[in-house]
This record gives sequence, C-alpha cells and structure tokens, in this order.
Amino acid sequence: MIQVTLPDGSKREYQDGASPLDVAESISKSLAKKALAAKVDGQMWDLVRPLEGDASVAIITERDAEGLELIRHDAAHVLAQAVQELYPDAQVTIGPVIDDGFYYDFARKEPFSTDDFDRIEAKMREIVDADYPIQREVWDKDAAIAEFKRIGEDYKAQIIDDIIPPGEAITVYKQGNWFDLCRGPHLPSTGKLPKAFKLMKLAGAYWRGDHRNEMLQRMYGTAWASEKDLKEHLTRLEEAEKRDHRKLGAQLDLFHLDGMAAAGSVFWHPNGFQVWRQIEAYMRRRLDTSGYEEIKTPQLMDSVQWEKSGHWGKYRENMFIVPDFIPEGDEGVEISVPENAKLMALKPMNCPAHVEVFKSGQKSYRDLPLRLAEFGCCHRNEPHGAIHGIMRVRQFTQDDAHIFCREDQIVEESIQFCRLLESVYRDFGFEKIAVKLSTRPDVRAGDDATWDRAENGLKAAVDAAGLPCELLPGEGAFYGPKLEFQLTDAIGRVWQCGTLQLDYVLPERLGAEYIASDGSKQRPVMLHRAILGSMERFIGILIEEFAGAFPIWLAPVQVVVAAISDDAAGAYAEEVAAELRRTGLRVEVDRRNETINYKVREHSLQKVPVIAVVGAREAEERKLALRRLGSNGQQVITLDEALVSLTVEALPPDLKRARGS
RNA sequence: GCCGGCUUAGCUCAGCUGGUAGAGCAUCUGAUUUGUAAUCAGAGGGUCACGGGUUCGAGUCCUGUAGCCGGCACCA
Repeated sequence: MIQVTLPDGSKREYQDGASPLDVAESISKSLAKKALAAKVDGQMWDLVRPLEGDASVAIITERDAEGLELIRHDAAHVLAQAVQELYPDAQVTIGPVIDDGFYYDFARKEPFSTDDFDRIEAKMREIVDADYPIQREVWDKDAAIAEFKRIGEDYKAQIIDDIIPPGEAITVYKQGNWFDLCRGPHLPSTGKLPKAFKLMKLAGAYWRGDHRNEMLQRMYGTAWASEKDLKEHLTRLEEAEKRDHRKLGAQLDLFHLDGMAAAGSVFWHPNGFQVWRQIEAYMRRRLDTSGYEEIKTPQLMDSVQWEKSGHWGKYRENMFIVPDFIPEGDEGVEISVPENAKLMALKPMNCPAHVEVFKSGQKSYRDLPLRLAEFGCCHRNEPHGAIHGIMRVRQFTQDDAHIFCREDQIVEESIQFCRLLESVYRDFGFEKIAVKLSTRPDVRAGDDATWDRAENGLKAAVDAAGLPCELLPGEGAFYGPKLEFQLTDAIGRVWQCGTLQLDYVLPERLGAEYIASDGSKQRPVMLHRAILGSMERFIGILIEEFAGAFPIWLAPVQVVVAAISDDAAGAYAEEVAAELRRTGLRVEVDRRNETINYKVREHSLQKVPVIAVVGAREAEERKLALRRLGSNGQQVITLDEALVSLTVEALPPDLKRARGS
C-alpha cells in the first residue's frame, strides 16, 4: 500500500502501482474525466504513470496553468505527428511551449507554405479524434540514438547525443505509431487535447539558435483549453494589431518611413515631432533639476578617435564610415575615393565624445560627480532584418548621459538614477517595468572585489527605487555589470529602453583623470545611462501603449475649436483659439464647410483630446461646448473658465507637481 | 545577414486559367451653412517597386535587385 497526500492535506491509501488517475477516480468521476496530468511531490507526472511510493499528489486540469502548458506541449506533438504523416520527408527537431502557444521546428528541403496549414490542422484534428493513448517509455540512450538514426531523424539523434549524459536513460512518448523524445509529461491520450488550436505563422529559425547552422522551418501555433479562449486570444491579437505604431504613425500623420530613401530612419511629421518636442522638453526639465548638464558633441569624428575608444576594431561593422575628401568632377562622373583620404565615422554612441568633454580642462574631485547629458543622435548600421518600424532604426536619438564619479559615489548615483527613471516612467503612465541585472561574464576586466561592489551597488539601487529585478548571470558587458529597463509593445514584444552600465574601461582607454584631494591623479568611473533609451523607440512604445490617444500634455493637437457653421461662429472660433494659444495650448480651428457630425468624427479619429464646439449660442454667451475624447457628453463652460481649467489640465506631470496641485 | 511571404492611385484593397487597369476613402471643384462619430453631385489621379527574359501580347509566367512584413540571428 502507498499513502497519498492530497492538496487539502487529507491522506488516502492506494494499492502499490496506483497512478494519479486512480487517485482522481477515487475522488470523483468528473475529476478523473477532467484530469490531464498530475503533480507528484511537486514534479510533473503522467496521469497513468504508476506512483513510486508515498507521495503528495495534485491533479492537474485545464484550469491550472500547468494544464494549459500540457495542452500546448501536446499540441506541438500532434502537430509534429500530423506534419510527418503528411510530409514524410520532414524531420522533427524540437517543439517547445511558448507564451500563448507553441512552435515546432522541422527540417525539410521543400519550403512549407501557409496554404498547407488547413491540411495540417485537419490532420491534427484527425489525430485528436483517433484518441491515441500517449505512452511513456524509458529507453537506453545509445539504443535511442540508434533508433532515431535508423528512422532518419538525425536531428533527434544529435539532441540525445548532446544533451543526455552518457549512461542516462531517456524517455520517449508514443502516440499511435509516432513517437518523440520528450521529458514529458503528456496527456493520457490525444483525444484529451482540446481542438482549440490554430497554426499561426511560418518562420525560419536556425538549428540550435546558431546562425552558422542550417535553417529550419518553424511553425507557430496557439492552443487553448476551449474554443472560447482561442477566439478571445485571436480577438486580442486583432486589437493589438490596431495599436501597431506603424499603422497609427500613418493614420495620425506622426511620421513616415521610406525604405528606399532612407532605410531605418524616420521622417518626423509636424504631429509626431510635436510629441518628440514635448518629451524632450520634459526630459530637459527633469535633467536640469537632477544635477545634469547638457552638452552637444560632434556627429562625425575622426577614425583615430574611434580607434582609441576601441570601437574601430570590434564595432566597425555597425558604423557608417565617411571618407573625408572633396569629390572631383561633374555630375555623372563616378565618385572615387582617394586612397589617402582620411576616414571619419558617424557616431554610433556618445560615450567617447563625452569623455573628450570631461578631459578638456583639469577636473578636480570637487567636480565629481559630473553628469553630462546629451540628446545624442547616433547612427548604427544594423543588420537589415533587424530594422523594425521606429523601434529599431539606423538613426536614433538617445537621451544619453554619462556620470563621471569616484568609485565610492557609484551606489548613490545609481540609486538616484533608478529613482529618476522610475519617476519618469510613472509620469508616462508605465507602472510595470521589467528590470534585468546582468552580472559578470566569464571574460571580464577588473578584479572580483570591484565586481562585487559594482553588482551589489546596482542591486541596492534597484531596491531603493522599489523596482523588481531579475538576474541575468554572466550577461554583463566585459567592462561592467548593467541594468536594463524594458517595456513591452502592443503585441508583447519586449524592448530595452532604459539602461545603466558601469564602466571602468573606457576612462582608462581614453585617459580620463581627475585630481584627487591628496593631489594624485585618479581615474573616474563612468556610468552610461539612458532613461527613454531612444526617442524613436520610446515614442513607438508610447503610441502603442496609448493606442495613439496621447494624454493631453503629449498630444500634438490638444484642442480643436470646431465651428458649427462658419457664418455663425467662425470668427468666434478664431478668437477662442487665439485666447487658448496664448496660454500655451496647441490649438487648431476647424471652420470648414462640413457638418459638425463630420468634424467631431474626424477629430475623434485623430484622437484629439478636446473638441471645443462653438455655434451661434456659444458665440452669443462667450462659452464653449467641450467634448472629451472617449466620452460623448458635453461640458458647456465659459471661455474664461476653459482658459483656466484646460491650461492646468494640459500641464506636463512634472510641472503639475511643481504647482503643488 | 538567413528562411518564407508580400510590393497595383495619397491610404485600404479588387483584378479568374496572359488580351493594353478598377472600387471605397482621401484630394480638387460645385451645391449645401449644418448642434456632437461620415451632406450630395462631379472631376482629376497609376511607367502595376525596379531591371532583364519568355510571348504576337505581361499587373498576371520565369529571373535578378531593392524595400517591406513575419520570424531567426544580431542589438558590444
């Protein structure tokens, strides 16, 4: 007999060899029917796999997070089986569970097409209907390799060979006459898989994630416990697509991109640049009140400078190189660069230039910490496949700053930075911030004591700002640990925005030093830091976050004064707009010969926060009928009242705080 | 950079098995002067991404290039 402890703490006895399914059946028929797998002493366990002694057992159903994971994992297996039945020349590789679904990587000469999806999904349903029992088997490693090789599954054989330690057994799961290497667990049979799955997209992916390896074909799918969940997920995707910053950028006339004219660079239109200006002005105020000094450094610097900084060697392939010469000849004559022409490069980052500013003149310990900030326009020749809307571009402007300080000032500076960053993100409406702390890599500069201090300092800083933090061991740069602050776009892609990096190396390379209190020359430590990351990326994320409906302080146009008819209220509309503009509001007038319905609709679609409708009545009484975006009520107030309330309402968050309101 | 897909009017798209381009919105013009999410009518607008080829004939077929999209790799 074995004793089983249930999640509620109660204990029951079973025959030796009893499985979690027996346990479920003894509790209730419906639980046995809903059961997908079990957790045995905290470990995932197949439903029909016999228990190996006394244990605590929890039955997993589709309601549990683990249940959904099982469903997705099984969906991946069923997909693989379906594909191999339809396309015997396809080899299987791996098929893990991911957010919202799963994927499976296949090796096959012939490319798959999304047109194949219907067929494959139909086959998957057939496999579910067939209700094959899914059976766990334990195989000897060498025998498994031989068997997978025999059936032509070279990738599987390689996985087993590489991943499983010699002598260790592996588990194989069989469903029908198909089987796969798998740690498990799985559902008891394919019939338990809800048919709420759908193949989503095809993509290329390198074997084992290494670009030197061959490319496999990855099929992405989504799978859910019910049709309803699936449908909701698809609806969410559709909604997210509408928030795509590229789509909204065009609709709201914020910017455009032209891959022919300037691949990976943004043409900002008046509306989009107005948002930019507001953000930049806000950041300037925050920096000015946080002890930073703003500078402006050259766009082009001589290659010698980049050699000194070390970028010329390793980073060169990402830099735009500009030969320093005057081309000869007329139009039509091919330009040839003289062999002796000096080379310059557009800056891919601002740090070397900031060190130059630090180095000009003598610096004393009294000058530290010196915080040099720049809205620095950088160019990086990114791999073409990496460019994405305005999130990943080749020309971008960082809200960059470098803090030069003594080592004993690192912690305090880091704490101040994290607090500032947290407050800035909050002002933009971001509450959830993902923070990653990347610690010392295997190959690194500096001694362990220094790394200890640096890493602990960063951790203390994150804690002081009250931010949760995830560790990425070994992911730091060779010159120091770093903090990365990440925000998520509309469809769940994560983008790095803020960063804080400790650097002992660059000041050394470029020979930065200050005079210490004892008169000796000392090396400053350098903190690379950005809050928004890049203006482009941050605005892209803001667009998606707000679905284009910016808060009023950021909105390109804050108020539209719409006249019901030009004859009755056109002149008054102009007067109102002039008054509002005098207070600093960004106002447009709509006197067009259109119905008020049309105007309200159009400005609503343009996400203007406030529409001030004026007709004969308002003109007569010197009032405004205000309509807020997202509500269809009206607020009729006097022009004088509106001047006060709108001005306050449109204040940026930092200025609102400063007013103490 | 790699794999796959896509590229037709300013935008969103249609164009069957090859027979010399079409809709809606937008724009312009005219009428209408309007009370909170589309007033009516008319007009203009395209080297069908670019280059080569097959064909009597190519938006449609083949091929090269570029860009974009989805992933992968990259993001020191």
